[in-house]
Amino acid sequence: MRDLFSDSVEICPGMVLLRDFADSAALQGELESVLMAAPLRRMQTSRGSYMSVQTSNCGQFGWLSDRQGYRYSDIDPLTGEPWPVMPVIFRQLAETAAELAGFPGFRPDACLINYYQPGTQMGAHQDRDESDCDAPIVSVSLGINARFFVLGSERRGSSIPVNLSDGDVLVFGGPARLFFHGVRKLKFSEHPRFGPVRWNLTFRKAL
DNA sequence: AAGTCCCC
DNA sequence: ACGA
Repeated sequence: MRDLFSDSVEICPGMVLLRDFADSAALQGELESVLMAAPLRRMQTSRGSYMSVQTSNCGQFGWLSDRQGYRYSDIDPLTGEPWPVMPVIFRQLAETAAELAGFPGFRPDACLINYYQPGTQMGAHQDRDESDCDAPIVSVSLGINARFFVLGSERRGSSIPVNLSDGDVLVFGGPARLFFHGVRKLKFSEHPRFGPVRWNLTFRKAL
C-alpha cells in the first residue's frame, strides 16, 4: 500500500509504532457519536476491584470484565443493545496500519475504547481473550501523551518504555502479540482539542 | 493479576 | 506475593 509512510519505529520484533499516523480530529467526531449510544463505564475485575480506566466498545463484539471474568459480547450489558457499528474511518485506519506494519488482511470485529484521566493507569496484562491470536492488535492514541511499557511473554523483568502521543498507532502481532504491556499512571497535561484526557482505541479480531 | 497490598 |  503506502510505503510512503516513513515515521515508523520497530519497538521489538512484531511491534511497530506509526507516529502521528491517525487523523485525530476526524476520529474525535466519530468517537463522540459512538459514546452517545454506548456510554463510558468502569469495569469490575473478577476479584471485585475496579479498573481506573473507563471503557466502551464499538463493532460486532465488545470486551467486558465483571465478576465472571473477561470475555467478548455482542450485546452492551449497560443498554441491552448491540454495540454501535464500528465507524468506517476506524476500520480503515486499523486495516491500513496493520498492513503497513506487516500484517495484511486484518479485519477487526471489535474496538475497545479506553478513557484515561490524570491518575488513570493500566497494569501489566496480556490481550488473550481473542480466539484468533494470528491477528494483530492495533492501538490508536488520542489526546494527551502517555507512557506505555512493554514486557515480554512474562510479567516480570525489564520493560521497554514507549511514549505515545496524539495520532500515534501501535501495531503488535506475531512474536509480540501476547506480550505483557500496560500504561503508567497518566500525568496531567492538556491537548488543544481533547483537553486533559487520553483516549485509546484498540482494534481486535475477537472471534 | 486489565488489581491490591505489603515490605525493602 | 497473591490464586487465577
